[in-house]
Amino acid sequence: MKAAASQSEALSPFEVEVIDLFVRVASLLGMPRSVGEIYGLLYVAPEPLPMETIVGKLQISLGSASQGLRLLRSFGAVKPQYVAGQRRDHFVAETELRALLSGYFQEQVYPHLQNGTGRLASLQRSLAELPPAQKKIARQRVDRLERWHKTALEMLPMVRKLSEK
Amino acid sequence: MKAAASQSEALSPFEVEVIDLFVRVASLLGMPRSVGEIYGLLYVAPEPLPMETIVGKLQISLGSASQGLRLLRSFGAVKPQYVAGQRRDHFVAETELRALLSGYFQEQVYPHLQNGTGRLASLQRSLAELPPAQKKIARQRVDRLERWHKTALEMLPMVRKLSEK
DNA sequence: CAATTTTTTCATTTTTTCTTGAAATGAGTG
DNA sequence: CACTCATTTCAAGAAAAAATGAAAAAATTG
Repeated sequence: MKAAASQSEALSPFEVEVIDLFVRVASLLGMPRSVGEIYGLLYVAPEPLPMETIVGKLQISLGSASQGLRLLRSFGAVKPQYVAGQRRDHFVAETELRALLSGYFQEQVYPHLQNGTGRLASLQRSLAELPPAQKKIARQRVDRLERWHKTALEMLPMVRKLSEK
Repeated sequence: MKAAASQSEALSPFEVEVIDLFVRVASLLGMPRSVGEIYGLLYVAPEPLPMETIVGKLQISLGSASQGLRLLRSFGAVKPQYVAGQRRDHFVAETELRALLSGYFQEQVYPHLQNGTGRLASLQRSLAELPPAQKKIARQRVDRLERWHKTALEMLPMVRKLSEK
């Protein structure tokens, strides 16, 4: 094993364990492994880390790090933080459950529900084209979808509240 | 285009639209496309469908259909239904939101939370091995993870309640 | 209970998704 | 404002996930 220069310092077993946990959470949420790794590393880190350290410790490419950080920033799971006397931006993990959930729903869930509104409208139009024999049952199905959609929209603020603790 | 024999009858635009919607929901939940297709087809269908029809209408392989149905049954999104005078099992979609969410959490979410309990215990052990200088901050991190875990466990029954409507 | 039909399983192939690495862009500094 | 260092972008390659198809198992029926 060479090139110890670029990897800052190896991860401790403790860090590995925490990172592994977040890798699994990421895959549960349908996010790339690297995203879990990055968040996990920042979560255990006692201080803000620059991208170079992330790349070095996790042994991932600059490209992955850049993309992963962008995604994490997009829903507020990671924040850039100014560090005095340092040229590069450093990053910290957001650890407030409420903020994490809220950002995640806002950016990853809500757009789909929004999209659902359009789809339901389109379904109503397709419904009108249907031969009368099928119309009745089809309408029941669409009605149910609309109730689900409504419920989902109502649930968002409630989930946010739940994590207020 | 040949082999019209096996595909029962083509999907109507309305059906296609509903199926497409469920395909997206499936991918949102990290499930294979085919699972969304199958559920979607059963959701629009006015009556229970045998596997052969599912395979024919969706143009998927028997293997996919069998595996997809198994997954869907595993969390109660689809139920086998006896149809008089028919040899094969037929399937219907569960359409109660409450039942769907409950089954999904029970089978797909809860096991991970359960697993989390073990991981946290393991983390506590790794923590003990840490050099004193790092121990304090590491303990804070683990403590926070435990609070998250606790909150998540508390949320399950509440989510179930939400969908009671 | 043998023959037939249906379903499941699983190795292989196909498709999709993720990661990489290098070039382009952007930012900071002397 | 030119030079250096840092970040982003994106095409190509690698890895992971899903679908297929055929063989095995299970169930049904005459």
